[in-house]
Amino acid sequence: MLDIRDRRILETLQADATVPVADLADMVGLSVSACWRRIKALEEAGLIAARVALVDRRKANVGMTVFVGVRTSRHSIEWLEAFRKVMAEIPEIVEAYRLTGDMDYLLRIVVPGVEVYDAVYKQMISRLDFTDVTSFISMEELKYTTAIPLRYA
Amino acid sequence: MLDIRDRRILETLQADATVPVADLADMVGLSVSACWRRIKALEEAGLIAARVALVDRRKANVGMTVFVGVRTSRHSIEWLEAFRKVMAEIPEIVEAYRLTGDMDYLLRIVVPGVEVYDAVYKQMISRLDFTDVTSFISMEELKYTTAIPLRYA
DNA sequence: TGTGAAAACCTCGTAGT
DNA sequence: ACTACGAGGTTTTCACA
Repeated sequence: MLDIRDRRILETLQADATVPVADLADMVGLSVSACWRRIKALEEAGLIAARVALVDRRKANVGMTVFVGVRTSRHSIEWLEAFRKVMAEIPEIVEAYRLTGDMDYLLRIVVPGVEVYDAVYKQMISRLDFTDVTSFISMEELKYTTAIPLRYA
Repeated sequence: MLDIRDRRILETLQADATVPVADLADMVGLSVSACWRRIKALEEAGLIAARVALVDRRKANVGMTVFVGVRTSRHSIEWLEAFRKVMAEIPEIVEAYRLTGDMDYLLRIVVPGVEVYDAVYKQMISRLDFTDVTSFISMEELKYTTAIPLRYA
């Protein structure tokens, strides 16, 4: 169970990592150094994994999101490793999960439009065997956040 | 088309937003002030949407990811607005998309385990009408990145 | 924990190319 | 539009009480 002040620090930094330690200290009712040490500790502990800049998808011309469900009959470690490699090497693939149920993998892909999606698709099937590929195009992003709930931490 | 140096700045900041402007300037072969002005411009333009801290999911005790496919027969604006509200208010729901095809919506939910997922599920169906809800549990996260491809920007 | 001071960094003006 | 310099303010960082 995380300290309530640590939680509030994390909540704030999840929303905006540019807030100064002094402000954070005020918010949680701590001295600057105490607050700073807590942040350091949270970084050490790996709870804060990174501080990153989020780039606007549309402004970066990758406004289209496609979900791809994938199935394979090749259930070997080698295949998995090859798959992993392809995932890592294609930057348009931003998320990839191995699932339970009849869909083996689910990918989230961001592209400028269908033409590029097609190119990514072709690249994937040229490098890996799939028995089935189903794509779902996103019409609207209703929610996307990097902030995870902290009430269980 | 984005300048190659802007692209490299963004690429770097997408990976780590803590690198000092001076280092960034070295990397892209610019003076500190020129580099700083570019970053400012990228922020103004909204290309850099935010700088946030990423919290480790497992360490925050939300190691389980569930995808939920949802269908409804209620295709009214009111329903959409209600849906949107529920999405916004449940922090365990970190992503939500409206899709083409036979699945209407796809949600990504992070929870500590099945019990909490069940609670979230119940909360959802108590507040909204669905004709169908299918959940896929993630066994493994093969890739998750907030860094989007910049080659089209 | 808190105080405080040094170091690092950001921010931006100015001048020169 | 970029370089180079630099002042001034803010923020981080940490030694020590």
